[in-house]
Amino acid sequence: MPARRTVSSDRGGDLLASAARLFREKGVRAVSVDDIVQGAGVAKGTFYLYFKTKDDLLAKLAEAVVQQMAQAATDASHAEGGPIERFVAAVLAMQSVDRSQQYLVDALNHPENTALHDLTNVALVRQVAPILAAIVEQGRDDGTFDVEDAQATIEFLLAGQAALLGGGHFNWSLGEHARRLRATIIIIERSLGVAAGRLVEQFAAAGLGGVGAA
Amino acid sequence: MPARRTVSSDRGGDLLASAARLFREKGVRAVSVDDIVQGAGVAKGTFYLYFKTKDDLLAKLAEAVVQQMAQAATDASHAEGGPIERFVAAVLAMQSVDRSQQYLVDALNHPENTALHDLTNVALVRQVAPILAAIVEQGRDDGTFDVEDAQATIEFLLAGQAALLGGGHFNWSLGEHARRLRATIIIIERSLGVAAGRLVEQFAAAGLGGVGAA
DNA sequence: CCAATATGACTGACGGTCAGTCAGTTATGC
DNA sequence: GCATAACTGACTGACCGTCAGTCATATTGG
Repeated sequence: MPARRTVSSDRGGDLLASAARLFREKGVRAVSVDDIVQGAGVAKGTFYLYFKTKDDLLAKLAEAVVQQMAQAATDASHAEGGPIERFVAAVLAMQSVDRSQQYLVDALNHPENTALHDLTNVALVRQVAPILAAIVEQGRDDGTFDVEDAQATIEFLLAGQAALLGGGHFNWSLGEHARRLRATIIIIERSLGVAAGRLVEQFAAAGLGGVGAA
Repeated sequence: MPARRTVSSDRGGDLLASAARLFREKGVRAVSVDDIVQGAGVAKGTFYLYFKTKDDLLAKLAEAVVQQMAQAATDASHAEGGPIERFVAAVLAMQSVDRSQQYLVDALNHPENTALHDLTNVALVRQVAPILAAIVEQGRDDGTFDVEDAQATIEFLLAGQAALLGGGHFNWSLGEHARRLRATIIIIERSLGVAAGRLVEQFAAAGLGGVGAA
């Protein structure tokens, strides 16, 4: 048992990984700090060296997911193509983070993890909305988009999508989910003043799946 | 201390009222079941005669608020006037429940009461969306509204509004809130295919305040 | 080059709190 | 008076967060 950390040990990361795994399996409520530290192979006290409270770990977990999504969206927003193409690419890029970070996102979407899901949504709106809003504002000049307040509009769309389609709050059947997804894309189209059908096409071409991420 | 309830005693109601009051003052997490029963003047065991768990009480509280909102919206939806007027009236009626049930709604909007807020939003979407959707569908025939899937669209709008404007998740300043509110009304207009400016006018005339309720 | 000393990451037993239980008590209807 | 339902509150187990102590490593002085 080394007291000084051995080379390349990462207690904080170990704890986050352990927590994400357990949260996914049993839900936040059912997982104790004792469970998390046991899973990470460290003592209880160590947990409190890296996190102020259990809630603090939740916040850091949410932050980590959203950070990645924001990065992916930013990268995509600088890609080639017109405003619509870049907007769609940014949204799809956020989804791809979902897939590569399945641990975190599964934990996030566990039906019981309301608090974690909410934290993520708030962080998502705060961090990602400006990125998408920038694309929309660029496309406003050439008439691709027509919207008064791009930032606030994107915020609403992100929040609505996350609340209605994300998480396990409503457990839609496959058909019910598809119906809400289609309605969501149309709402996005109309809210941003995009030509009717343009976004539905783009998302359908990209293999749809889901519009937002969390 | 009567064992058999005296005439017109309502332990369940007493407990709900006590809980709502305390939740509003200190937040759900900081209020123990012991606090609630002390506030209601009953023993701990009595609590568990009326509620399965603390979470069960939360769910019943959310249900109570939404029930009232749904009733108010239904009444308003049968009022006189065109589809737009009745739609706006229904939304405003939900808000008036806010005011008359301030205890419950304040408890609901306490920044810490994430779980309670989410429960309410889900119940709100499930119960109120059909009512508003019915109004919209009636107004679709005469061209007042133009929307493909009224139910799913209303669901999105309710969910988005509740997530972005309700609760204390984002604490918007007054100015920030007003900006999101305006964006929200425009999104509703466009999503439902209402003539531009029509809803903004109506809500402004009614004294705006806030679009949704929770 | 080797003690002696300092450092701080790590430990885990412990205090306090709280949700939920249950054996027992009290009043009421019959 | 007795059966029954409403009610009581002490108790249990679990869990969060603390803190005094430990020990491998780093640093310093001889």
